[in-house]
Amino acid sequence: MDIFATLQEEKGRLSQSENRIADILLNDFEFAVNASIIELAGKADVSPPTVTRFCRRLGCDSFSDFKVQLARTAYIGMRYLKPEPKSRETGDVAQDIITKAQNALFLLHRSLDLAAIEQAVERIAAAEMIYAFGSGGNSSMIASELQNRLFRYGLRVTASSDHSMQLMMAAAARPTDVLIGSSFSGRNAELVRAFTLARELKVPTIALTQSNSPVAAAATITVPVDLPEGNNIYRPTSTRIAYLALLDILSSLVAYRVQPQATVTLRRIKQQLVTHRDGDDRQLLGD
Amino acid sequence: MDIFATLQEEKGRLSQSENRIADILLNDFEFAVNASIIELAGKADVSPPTVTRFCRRLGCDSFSDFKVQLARTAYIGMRYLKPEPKSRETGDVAQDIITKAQNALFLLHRSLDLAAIEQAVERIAAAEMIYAFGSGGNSSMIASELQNRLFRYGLRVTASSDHSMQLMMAAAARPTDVLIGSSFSGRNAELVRAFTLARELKVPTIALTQSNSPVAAAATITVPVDLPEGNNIYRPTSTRIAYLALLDILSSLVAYRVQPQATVTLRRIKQQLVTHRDGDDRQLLGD
DNA sequence: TACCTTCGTGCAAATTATTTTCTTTGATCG
DNA sequence: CGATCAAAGAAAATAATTTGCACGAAGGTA
Repeated sequence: MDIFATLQEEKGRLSQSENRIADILLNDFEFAVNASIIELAGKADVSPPTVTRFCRRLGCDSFSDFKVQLARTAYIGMRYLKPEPKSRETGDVAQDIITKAQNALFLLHRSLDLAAIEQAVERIAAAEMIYAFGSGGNSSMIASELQNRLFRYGLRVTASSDHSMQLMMAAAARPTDVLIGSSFSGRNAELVRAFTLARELKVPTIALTQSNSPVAAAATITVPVDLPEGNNIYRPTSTRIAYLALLDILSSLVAYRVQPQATVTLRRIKQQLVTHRDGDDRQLLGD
Repeated sequence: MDIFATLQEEKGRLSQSENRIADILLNDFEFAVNASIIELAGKADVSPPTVTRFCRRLGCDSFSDFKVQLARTAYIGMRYLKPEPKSRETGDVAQDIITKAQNALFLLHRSLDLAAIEQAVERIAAAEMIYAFGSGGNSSMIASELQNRLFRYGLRVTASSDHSMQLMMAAAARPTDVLIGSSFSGRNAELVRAFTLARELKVPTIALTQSNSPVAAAATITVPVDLPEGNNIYRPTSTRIAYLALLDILSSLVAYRVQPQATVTLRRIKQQLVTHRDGDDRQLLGD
């Protein structure tokens, strides 16, 4: 549990003075991590004891404990407040991208809907056949990644980024199968159509998408991914990274669920690689 | 610049007492972030002033500044020292994956070879045709991602995960083209073959791979990615995420390099999407 | 060898920061 | 209109941190 999440929760119950402290944290955060309790109190126009009480309220043992927590969270969490990178120098661009990616992971983690994930995992692990759908570059990568992950555990899975195929596959699917669709925007009309068809046929569907979107509305289970998008059009979206991490989470959990089967299949795949390549078994499963 | 990097650099020049402090940071780091200067001094068997001097030496203003820096870096950087996750509970698995991913990004950032990246960007931006190669699930994703990114900037690019095709394409390539190959393991023999052929034909090659590997040796320019791999076979590798971030860095820099062209192409693609879909132009470029 | 310099170190004092305790203020409610 | 209570500050107490100074060891120089 991080400080900012707690702050969010407590927000309503804070007093005037405490709110002023909270504002400083949120707005002039760099100042806050470096300030002493006296400086912070001064800036917020409150007395030091009030700051101590504020820290305790947020679940910290002391002011210094609070500062440590703050510094930890903030390294990742607050960076997205920063404007665009300073320059187009290689180092700056690199730093910007890494920071944004870390931040996307941070936000994903904070907003994960564990219950939805569990439901999704349940379905996937139990499915007789898995169809992974996604189109348009980003989501099609997610779909094929799903295939790439799940087949290793001995599951039957196919991926498609072709709308017509998706519709036909949805029509061919059975209630014991599952259909997983990814849409970053949540407004992929063709995916909605496939999901709607699946619903008519009682085929369960799982959406990896923005909540409150048409795609989410059409799915049986929605695993929501709500992240702010950057606005630099040259910049590939860091959201992809969050989706990929979500995929990792889903597939790891599925793997645990189907473990005996997975172990056998993985071993067999590894064997293939080792015998057909240079015999070094430290090799990854799939280059 | 983070504390641990500085520590690494100064390591040799530290005195006995200072070394004892450094050891505690490295070994019992959780203690160190939470301890007061007195506790830390006590544990290291030195006097508090020595700790203050140690902090100054590492470039911090004061002990509290030092603690903030420490907390910041460590949140990400030290996590990989932790053993496997506590359980298979959804929340723990999620946290473990997110942490590992963040950590992979952190390590990538720290070890980035900016000069190599610049060379690679130069080549890619100037190439008449770009061939992206990678096989085996992970690297084939990287190859198609490269295509997915670069075509948007109006560059001519094709991706292949098929070894025979890769060889044929390498044979067809010209010295004004460039060939980019990804291999997580660095030991993809077929990729080495394609690179070797390219070298004979004077076609420049860029490897995204482990340094000191056969693939790296065969390439004109190597952008090294050296990350430790986890050993949980069920767990998809977080290295993929680092590769993806590296791709983002490369392609952003390429975009800046070919900017006028890129702007036109991106606009055209966006137009397509908007007119053919629901007219909402906040949509991403590619779902 | 004796002397000097430099560096690392700890001690104690001085300074500064933080927490605790006590008190005031002002709001709410019977 | 008092009683009660929460919020917040003042002052005091405590704790943490830094500074100044002195000592001693290591190494260099006459």
